Amino acid sequence: MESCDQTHEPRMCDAALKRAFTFLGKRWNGIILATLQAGPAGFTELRRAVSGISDSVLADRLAELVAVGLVQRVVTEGPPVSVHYNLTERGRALLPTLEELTTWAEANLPV
Amino acid sequence: MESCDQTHEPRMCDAALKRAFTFLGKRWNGIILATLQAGPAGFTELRRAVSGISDSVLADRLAELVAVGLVQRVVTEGPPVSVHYNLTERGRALLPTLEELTTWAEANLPV
DNA sequence: CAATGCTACTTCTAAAATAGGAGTAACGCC
DNA sequence: GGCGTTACTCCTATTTTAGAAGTAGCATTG
Repeated sequence: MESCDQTHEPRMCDAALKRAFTFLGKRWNGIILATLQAGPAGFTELRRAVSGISDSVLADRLAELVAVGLVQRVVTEGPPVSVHYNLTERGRALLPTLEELTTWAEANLPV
Repeated sequence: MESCDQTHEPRMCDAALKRAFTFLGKRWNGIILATLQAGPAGFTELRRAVSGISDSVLADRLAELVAVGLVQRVVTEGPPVSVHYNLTERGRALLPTLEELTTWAEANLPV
């Protein structure tokens, strides 16, 4: 990747911020993470909480968040088998930033 | 809005956070805002800085950010006419959060 | 014990968003 | 006058997202 050439760079390229927006820059991911702040939730519970999301996209997003290690998928063997999703430590570490974002939005984004 | 019913709400719905992710949850918007941190920039300068974005989407995003009042489009009458984009006060107010996000990503997202 | 409902998905198709390139108009440079 | 730059718009192709339907396992109801 030659995109981060420092020899005469006119503007910085925040590699870390770009990584963050790889998933935060997709619809629903931020909301899913914030929803999980309230504790573990199952698929249906999440679908209800994140109103407007479709099953297929929620499944996709959860898989993605699990893949990057922000969310944990926990299966409790039954019967009945139950599945729930949980924030990992890395995921929880993002919560203060999301709260700051909420505060900013309250002050700066009109309803 | 009946989506924020508190009578037996299983999970909160951060209306403000949702508003924030209306545009942050779209590809490029976060990066554009962070790029503008370094000062005003013209269209071509932004396209170069935000590597990977296409002309049509950059134009779209800028119009969106101008519409929500986070970015200002300033035309300097010439000739030659020149255009540059600038963060508004509201947009600048978001920068500390973006920095925190960067710090989080550096610590929590593998390269 | 069959009918219905819930959970946690997957699969399909349609609609929307994004990418990539070409085109345009105004101006500067040589 | 020919070429380059800026700041876009427009068009088409690919990718993403939405929305509905289907599936498999288990529990509840009558």
